[in-house]
Amino acid sequence: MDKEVNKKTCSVHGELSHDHCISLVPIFNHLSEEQMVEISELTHAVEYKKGEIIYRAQEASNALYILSRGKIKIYRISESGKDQIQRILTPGEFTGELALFNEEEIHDSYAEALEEVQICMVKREDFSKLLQKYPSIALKVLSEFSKRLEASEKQAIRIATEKVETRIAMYLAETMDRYGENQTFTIPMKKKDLASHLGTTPETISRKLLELEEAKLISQLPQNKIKVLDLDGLLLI
Amino acid sequence: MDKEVNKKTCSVHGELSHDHCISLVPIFNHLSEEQMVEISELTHAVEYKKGEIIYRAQEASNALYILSRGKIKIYRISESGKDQIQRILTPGEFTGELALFNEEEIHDSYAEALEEVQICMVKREDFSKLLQKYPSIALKVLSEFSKRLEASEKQAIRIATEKVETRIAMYLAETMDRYGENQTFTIPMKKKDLASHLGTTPETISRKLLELEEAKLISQLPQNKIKVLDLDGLLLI
DNA sequence: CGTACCCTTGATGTTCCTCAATGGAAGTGG
DNA sequence: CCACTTCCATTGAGGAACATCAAGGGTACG
Repeated sequence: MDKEVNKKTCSVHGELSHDHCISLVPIFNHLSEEQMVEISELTHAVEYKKGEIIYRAQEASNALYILSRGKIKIYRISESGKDQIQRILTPGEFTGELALFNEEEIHDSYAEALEEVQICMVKREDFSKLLQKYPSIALKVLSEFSKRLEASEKQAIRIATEKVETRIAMYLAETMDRYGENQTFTIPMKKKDLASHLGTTPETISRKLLELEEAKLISQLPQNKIKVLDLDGLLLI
Repeated sequence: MDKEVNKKTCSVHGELSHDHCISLVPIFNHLSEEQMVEISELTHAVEYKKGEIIYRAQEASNALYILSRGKIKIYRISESGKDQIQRILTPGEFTGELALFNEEEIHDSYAEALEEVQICMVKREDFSKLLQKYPSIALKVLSEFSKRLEASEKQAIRIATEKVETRIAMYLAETMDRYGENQTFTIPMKKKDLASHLGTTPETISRKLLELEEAKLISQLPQNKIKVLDLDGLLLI
């Protein structure tokens, strides 16, 4: 299997395979070819197996993580011990940047590999130097933060003001927008995690999806797939 | 009254009074004296009366707003028309920066003066130039965003996972930490707005505060003041 | 002094969580 | 490749937490 091959390329420092990482992410891919090569040389690749924790809340942060293969879930644990899934990272997205700028320099969420995962890491000091050397990177990061803040505040107000059914409907509509084809898409996480993301329980998700199905708004297909039958109806709930 | 005086200084462009603004905010006040003066010259002051809207969601954004006097509430309105108070700005804090970096360049929340308010504005183009000229400002803004993101995600997970009573208790504990003296502090907004901030209703706030009082954890004083009697007990709820 | 808004308290209803049990899917080890 | 285990999804019954509706009283502000 190619798993072996990857393990090999990943244990050595950045050659061609890392160009790939760098050119994937918006914060770097606006730079010139040579600049990207320069950055590539600062990265090193790491792999994690399914279920492994990439970083934990309260741990010192020392790198930017760029996902090049697999899926990662980012979640928090509340004061009372319950967790909330914040987002699912897909290749080309990055994480860990928050802790790079916060004063205590520690993570405040958890990152866990949902499957076999390959990551390019940029060390804190290297990233700092890049920011100094190429101010345009800082502007890209600002833009990324701005999007994240927007998403987070939107999420907060939804959980605070909408009913569970509405939240689910909105989530489905948005996910279809982002990943869907033919009105059909795969929910990128377990129902359990979706429940946690939407601030509810798996039981409620089950029941509400059934209701939406009975109302002919969606239909549930095998393997976590959803087909949206009536998008307008979905958004009217 | 000095209201008159302020009105006058505010209608002209930045002299001494604006140094004040600039030196208040963390994103600028690390700069040298001359640099701050330079920035001061780019600002102009505006006043709003109580209840006036400073900006609205969907409006084009064209400035950074630094609050120099008064209080501002930032809130959103959800898809279903309910609103949520996101934060209350006090002098030295700023807002509007989010829209400066988002692609559509429009606001996604509302800002409303809670009392007579004085604001220093920096125009979008001027602020962009500053970011180019002084990269350290970008780093400060990144750090600020990072804090905001942290706060917003914390808020989201709380509303998603904690009971109303717990949210209130946590809010009280934190607010005392930030503003309290002698275990006593003033809630900086109406109960109605607090309810909206915490994702509940004024009725529930009323009842829960009463419960906390009956449990001898706090005592409610006139004029929106709270005295915390048992901080540990409060955090155990 | 009057008006308007806000807060409070009560009664009622609904949403959704919790607990428990079963069925199913996916991963593990022989 | 099959049996076994474990985790996940579903369904049901019950109840708690909280929203909603309605009315009275307080408070701020013109």
